[in-house]
Amino acid sequence: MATTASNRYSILTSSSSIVHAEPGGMQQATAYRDAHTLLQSDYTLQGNGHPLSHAHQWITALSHGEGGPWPSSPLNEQDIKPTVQSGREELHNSSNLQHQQRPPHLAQQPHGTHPDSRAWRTTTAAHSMPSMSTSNGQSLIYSQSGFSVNGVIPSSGHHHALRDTHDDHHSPHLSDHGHQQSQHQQHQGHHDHSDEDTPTSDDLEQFAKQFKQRRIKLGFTQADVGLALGTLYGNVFSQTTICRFEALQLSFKNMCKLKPLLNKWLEEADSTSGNPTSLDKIAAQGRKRKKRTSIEVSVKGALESHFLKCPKPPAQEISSLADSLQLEKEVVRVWFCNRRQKEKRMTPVGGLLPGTEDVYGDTPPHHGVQTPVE
DNA sequence: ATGCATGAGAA
DNA sequence: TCTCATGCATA
Repeated sequence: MATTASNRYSILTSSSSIVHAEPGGMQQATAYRDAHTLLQSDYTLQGNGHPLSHAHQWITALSHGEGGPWPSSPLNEQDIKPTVQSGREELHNSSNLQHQQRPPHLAQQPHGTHPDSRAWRTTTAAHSMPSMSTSNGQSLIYSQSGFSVNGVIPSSGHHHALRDTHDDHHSPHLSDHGHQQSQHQQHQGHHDHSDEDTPTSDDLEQFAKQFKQRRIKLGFTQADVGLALGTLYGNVFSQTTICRFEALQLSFKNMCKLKPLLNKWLEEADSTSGNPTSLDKIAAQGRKRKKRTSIEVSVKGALESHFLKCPKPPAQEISSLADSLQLEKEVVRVWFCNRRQKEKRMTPVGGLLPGTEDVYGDTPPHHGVQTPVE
């Protein structure tokens, strides 16, 4: 049974005073959920120690509805295409609220074209490709046609092999360019640049590996790094994120975003290796989050089966499924969301049944590149 | 290291 | 509602 699932989030943390209780360490306390907001601009590493008092999740939730204090996070960078560099980003900026100044290499894309994270192994070729502009004037040159694990991409001939085959994916305009350009473009032979242009999957892989090694050598934990990022650049990340970065369990896009930050940290840590880097600890304030529901293996199996048949079950199906499994609908819904997300990651999802991979039109990127890290 | 969860933004 | 980035809590 689910554990304390029914336990609704009890928000009892009415005391916001505890916040600044930390002795001189309040700067890092800032970026909690705020990191989200600043994330976009963070690439620029403005380094300003935005004095936002750690706005917590719940707090954020309360305010985001009516246009709170924060400028709705301009999540434009979501479309950092590893490929596109040609000018074509101005046609959509209308939707951007106030994107500051992001590095040119992080060219953004019209939201219509799902950036997608599966550009994994396929990035490089993109650069070489002439900006193919469609009649719209929007050149959608992204090469996410698939994570060519071995350099082979399944979606070259078809339209879009990336997203699901349901309904929300492919943009109509780009579905007819019938040819993706990035099929077998392993890498032009460069994979050592630090943070110049858009890294390739190989670059990221390399970097992640190297990063981890150095990190360990320097004696830092993943948590330390995440914290340090906050101290140094104002963007705190959790141990989880650092871990996932090292394990390449983030989307390509996400990896690209984090890489510069981590790279910077590496340099910092490296140069200052020897001095006591004040790594303050920001204690997690009492945020009441729903108790993690523990789904039994048998139930998981059932969910798994359904997922294979239908990775995106309609609400009604989720309801009935939840009912039959004796789970809250929300739990089931989230489970599917997370499951889908996992499939999009580069690393294999683990319990993948053989022969039942891309039933949903998604190609599981399981190529065993992942290093068995320690 | 990973499972379940939250929330902003896009469809 | 979904996706996507991210993280608390836990195995």
